[in-house]
Amino acid sequence: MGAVRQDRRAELLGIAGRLFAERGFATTTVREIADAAGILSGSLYHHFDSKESMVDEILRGFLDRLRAAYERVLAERPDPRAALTALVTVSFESMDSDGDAIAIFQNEAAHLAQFERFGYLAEVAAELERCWLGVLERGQRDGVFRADLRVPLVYRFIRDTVWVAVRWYDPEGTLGAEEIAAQYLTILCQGIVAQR
Amino acid sequence: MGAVRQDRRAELLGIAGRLFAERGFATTTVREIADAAGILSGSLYHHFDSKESMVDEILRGFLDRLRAAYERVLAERPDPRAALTALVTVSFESMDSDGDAIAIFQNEAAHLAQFERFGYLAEVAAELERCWLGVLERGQRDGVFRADLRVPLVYRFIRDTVWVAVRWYDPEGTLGAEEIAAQYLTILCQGIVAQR
Amino acid sequence: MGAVRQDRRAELLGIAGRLFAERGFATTTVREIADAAGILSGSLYHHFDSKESMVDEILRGFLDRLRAAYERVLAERPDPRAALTALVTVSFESMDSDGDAIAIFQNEAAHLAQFERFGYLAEVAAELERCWLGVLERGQRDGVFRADLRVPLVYRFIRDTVWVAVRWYDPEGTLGAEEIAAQYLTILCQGIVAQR
Amino acid sequence: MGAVRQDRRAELLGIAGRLFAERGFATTTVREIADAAGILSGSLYHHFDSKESMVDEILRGFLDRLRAAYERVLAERPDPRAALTALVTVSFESMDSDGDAIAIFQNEAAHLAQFERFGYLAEVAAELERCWLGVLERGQRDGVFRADLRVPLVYRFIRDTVWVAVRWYDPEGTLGAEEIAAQYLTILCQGIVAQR
DNA sequence: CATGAATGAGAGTTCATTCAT
DNA sequence: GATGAATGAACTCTCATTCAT
Repeated sequence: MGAVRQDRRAELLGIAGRLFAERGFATTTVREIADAAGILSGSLYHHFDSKESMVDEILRGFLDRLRAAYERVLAERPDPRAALTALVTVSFESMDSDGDAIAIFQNEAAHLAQFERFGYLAEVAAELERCWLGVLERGQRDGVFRADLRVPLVYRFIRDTVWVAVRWYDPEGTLGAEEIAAQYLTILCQGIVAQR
Repeated sequence: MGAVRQDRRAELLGIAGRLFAERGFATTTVREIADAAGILSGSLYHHFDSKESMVDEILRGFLDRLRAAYERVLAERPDPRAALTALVTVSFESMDSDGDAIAIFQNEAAHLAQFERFGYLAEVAAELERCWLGVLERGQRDGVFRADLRVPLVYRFIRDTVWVAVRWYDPEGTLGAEEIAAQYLTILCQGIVAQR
Repeated sequence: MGAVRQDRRAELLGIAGRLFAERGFATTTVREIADAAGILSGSLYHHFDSKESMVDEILRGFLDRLRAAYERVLAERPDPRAALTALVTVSFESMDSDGDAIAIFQNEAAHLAQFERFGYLAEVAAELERCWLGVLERGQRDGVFRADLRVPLVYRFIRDTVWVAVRWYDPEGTLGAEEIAAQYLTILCQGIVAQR
Repeated sequence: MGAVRQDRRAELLGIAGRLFAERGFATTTVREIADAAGILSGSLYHHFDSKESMVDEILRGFLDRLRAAYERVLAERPDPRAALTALVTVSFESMDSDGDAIAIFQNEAAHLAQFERFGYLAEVAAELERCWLGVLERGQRDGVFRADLRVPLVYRFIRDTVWVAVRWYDPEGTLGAEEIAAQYLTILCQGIVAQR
């Protein structure tokens, strides 16, 4: 039945995702994916149209989940500071479930977005950006966040720090995503300078 | 004379660097570099042994300059907070002169470092890391920086934010590297939460 | 099944061998081999790792067969003159089955042996040389062969004559390998000067 | 004056000849020749039209000398056995002065002769062949050489042995060309089997 | 579903040759 | 005479993809 088929797809996408994340999309060959899956490269085409459609599926899945999570956060936390905390935490935590996709999105999105097929990447990115900007602007208006900071700049700093963390984050390591999020939030909110 | 030759090399490296930064090293073809330079692909080999030797030269130049700048900072600023400020500022400012190299280093170093020829990348990265860690640890010991933060984590946050900024930084834009550094330092040191 | 695959490999190796023998290894292009096989050059790499691995396989096959044949000769003929006759005959006869490989070995071995991968060529050559030298020395000791001849020199003369014959030998021609061997043995043993 | 120019040409041809002999014509690059001569590859074209014209000149010089030597032999020795001895000796001795050219002729003539420019190679080869065949036939007719041998076959055996010797002959070694010729003549005339 | 032979475009690189300086 | 930058064609090899079996 279709369930087995879906499982196989998911399994293959997992393998492909890991390799894309490790070696880059362009640098990973279809043969490497097939090798890792224990089949021949031609056989992959029974499951996917092309190498592109594999990244496509991987990225769509991740972005859908992320968007949903962000929307939930915004719906549940009217308070800007609580919302910011939740966005940061949710983002860091997604490294556990979607680490490969995050890495791929980080490393390849700019390049892929040039092609029509991946035009949605820019759209989703803009959507996600609006979530952050909304929270930051609201916080600034409410006097919760400092007024002397340029919100778009703050957003970029946060986004970069949060997502690039996949490069060194180890899901099996002792330092969990939650703790990393907590430390980052401390810095982000209070700074690293000791209080007098 | 050699000066002309050096100029031509530098010119070609500039073109190659721009393309490597934009499209990635593996994705950029030698023919594209040659096209951009207005010569044929084979002619590049009059100046460089290989595509690899081009990135090599680009990265070595950048890392040498950066290392020297960091050492100068450490030699001139005994005060941890002043040193941190200077390291951050120097790093952001290097985007103006070495933006392409930074982008290449960010995007390709992990991959390239696997090859013997690029083993030095890991070494230099470790050296640079020691600069930051030294400053942060000294600051923490002196009570200048909060004691409840894990220094290696703080280092990674800073490093990621500083270097990934090349992705959106525009050297011709209205927002200068210095101002970006200043804003980031405000966040990093005092946090984004408004003082009561 | 594997048999078909082996057949195809053998077929392609035959084509490659013929061209390598005719035009030389370096001068023969992969495209020429593919053209002669009626496929595209890239398709050859489905069967072989590289052009080098093609010669490798060709030479290994030939040398294995030749070594085995020489060993059989030495095992079956204790008499030096009979052994010499058999070695010469076996060698000439191998032109019928391994003409291309002989030509390649003659023309390329010295060059190829410089590369590590082909180091075995020198070893096998030395092994084959020992077969001939053993027979010649034994014959000289037994008084069957003239004592005033330098055995290493005699060996080289024989070796050169026997193997360079592939350059003009025509497997389809009226003069068979056996007859050529017989004529050469007459000269080699009795000389061309008429007996008084 | 022209003498200096001629000297330089000869010097460059010597270098080219050595490399062609060692590595093969196709495999030797113009740059290698230039490197060995201490100039840049482009500079070679002040002396020679092309790489081809270098081999051309090398081969022509050698073949002219050899033809003259053979004609002198035939003119001076009416006796077939003396003529044969002289041809063999002259040929072996030419390894001292023309070793590289002999090697090139051996290894490349068949290939080069396909091109119009090198059509003369086949002609000269035929001319040289006639010298040997004439002597052998005359000797057979006179009853000096055995009647049961096919002269064209004997010629090929001699030719191959004589010329392929360049592959192992060492002009600086202890074994001189003259002695090699003597040993070969012993075998060729009397055979290697001890007289009862 | 998978195999494996083949495609066809394009990759990095080499090299004989030219030519302005 | 020599330099050195450039040409242009050809080379080996890679790879996403197709398709008959």
